[in-house]
Amino acid sequence: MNAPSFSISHLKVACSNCNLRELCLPVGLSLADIEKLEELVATRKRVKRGESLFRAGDRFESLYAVRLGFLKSTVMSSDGREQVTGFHMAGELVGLDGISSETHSCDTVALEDTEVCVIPYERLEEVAAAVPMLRNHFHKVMSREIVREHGVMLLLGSMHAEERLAAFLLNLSQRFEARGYSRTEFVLRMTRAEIGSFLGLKLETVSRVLSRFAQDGLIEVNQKHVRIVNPDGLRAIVSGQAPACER
Amino acid sequence: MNAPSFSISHLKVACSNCNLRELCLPVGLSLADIEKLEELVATRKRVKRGESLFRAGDRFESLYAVRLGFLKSTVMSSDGREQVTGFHMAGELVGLDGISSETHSCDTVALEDTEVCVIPYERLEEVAAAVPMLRNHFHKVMSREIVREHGVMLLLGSMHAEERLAAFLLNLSQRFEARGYSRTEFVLRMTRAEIGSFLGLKLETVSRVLSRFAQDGLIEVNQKHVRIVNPDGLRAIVSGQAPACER
DNA sequence: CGCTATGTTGAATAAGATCAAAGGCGGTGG
DNA sequence: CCACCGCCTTTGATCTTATTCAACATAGCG
Repeated sequence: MNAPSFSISHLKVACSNCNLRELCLPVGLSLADIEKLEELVATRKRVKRGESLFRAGDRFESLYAVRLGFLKSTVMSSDGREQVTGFHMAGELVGLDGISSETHSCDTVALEDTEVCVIPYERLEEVAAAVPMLRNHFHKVMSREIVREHGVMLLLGSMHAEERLAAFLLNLSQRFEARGYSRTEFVLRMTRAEIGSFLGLKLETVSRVLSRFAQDGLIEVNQKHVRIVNPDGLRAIVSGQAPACER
Repeated sequence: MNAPSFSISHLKVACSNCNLRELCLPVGLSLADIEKLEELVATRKRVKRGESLFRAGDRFESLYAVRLGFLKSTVMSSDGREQVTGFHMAGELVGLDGISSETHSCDTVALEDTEVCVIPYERLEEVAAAVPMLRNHFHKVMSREIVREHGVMLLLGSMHAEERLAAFLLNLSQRFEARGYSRTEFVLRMTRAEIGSFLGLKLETVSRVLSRFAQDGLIEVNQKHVRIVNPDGLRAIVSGQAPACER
């Protein structure tokens, strides 16, 4: 449905022609600098649905830029509890967790057939040293990830189930829109359990809240297909202006 | 109590003499490289208890390395809910959130009188480009922050109140130990409400759980003073081996 | 076409929140 | 130096929300 029309016209990696260059690492780079980046990003990798791009404990060697597809990252506690820490879509950079200890600390798994550009980290460090804009942008990407996680902490630490779900749907909506897809209609690539894990809720709660949203005319849900009918209503819920007791 | 004996013998910043150099940015640098870092870190700044180092919306100009003291960072949602995103102690780098948008996205406030080294970011970028070890270490610091936040997400998303508190106490213990203080006895610089905000709990719950831990002989609490009596007991709680129903 | 995954819904339960009251500590100013 | 005030903390009683347990529905896959 929302998958972009698949047409890689050349096998060689070419950031300069990539339709994600405005979202991905090349942002703000000159053509000359993009060429240096292209030398770096030599290979692509396909990950089938259900397979993992890397696992916790794997040696860290590369970052990955999502070209196509959808992934989740999860961390596992010593006693086996799993927490989804994020969902990743085209143009996003994954693997940043591995830099700190040279070992990945989370699992990253494709939720649909996915293709990533492989960015060998050692070479990225070298190129970043020589290309100020790239260095700067790379730092911004890492910082943005920190800020994003602050937002998730706010959500997990101080929001109710309905607020979390509403925020989640609006966030997806906005990210789809930024990629040229519909912001009102999209397919959830993840299961209710995965949404629940990410939001700190049980899958039954996710299902119930989605049903309630649908009943209140905020969204339409049909399995994984979601249509946002009343985005302002969702926004009102996120900002606490419509607590459950008022409806 | 646990404050280090205060003796700054020279006013000039000198990473090479700083007792935090094994925790802070200079980690792994040669003496020559540390000197380059010292040129960069020209000034210090004092922040009195209750004052803020920076606020959300402030223009981002510098990172700060905590030399002495204790701070918290908080994010605020549009409707005024506040979430503590972290507590910072000596040797830790704060302000990383500002890089992404050149504007700080959280407030960082001193919980006791604090002194930080000011690291002008533009100059850090230049020096990092020229000093591979520093660049590498800086990237690791950012990545470590991302990994830390994954841990907090796991805690907020999938742990019970007792598990959260136990994990929190053990984390503080370990950080104090790394700084040469006692790992079994320390002073909480933050209020119960701040602990609660960080852990996604209400202050009453924090208080109750601490009382229960004390009753079970895991810790001794006297206001802000905490003594860890049975760290293995706390670890057992964190790893879910001692759910409330079993005690 | 049947099976397993995933999703929905209901009823009972439990964990933590909320409301309320009282005690203690520290800082300030007389 | 002491008394007072405000903030922080503790503890109890009650209530709400989300979880748990369970049954059933549906869909996609082999």
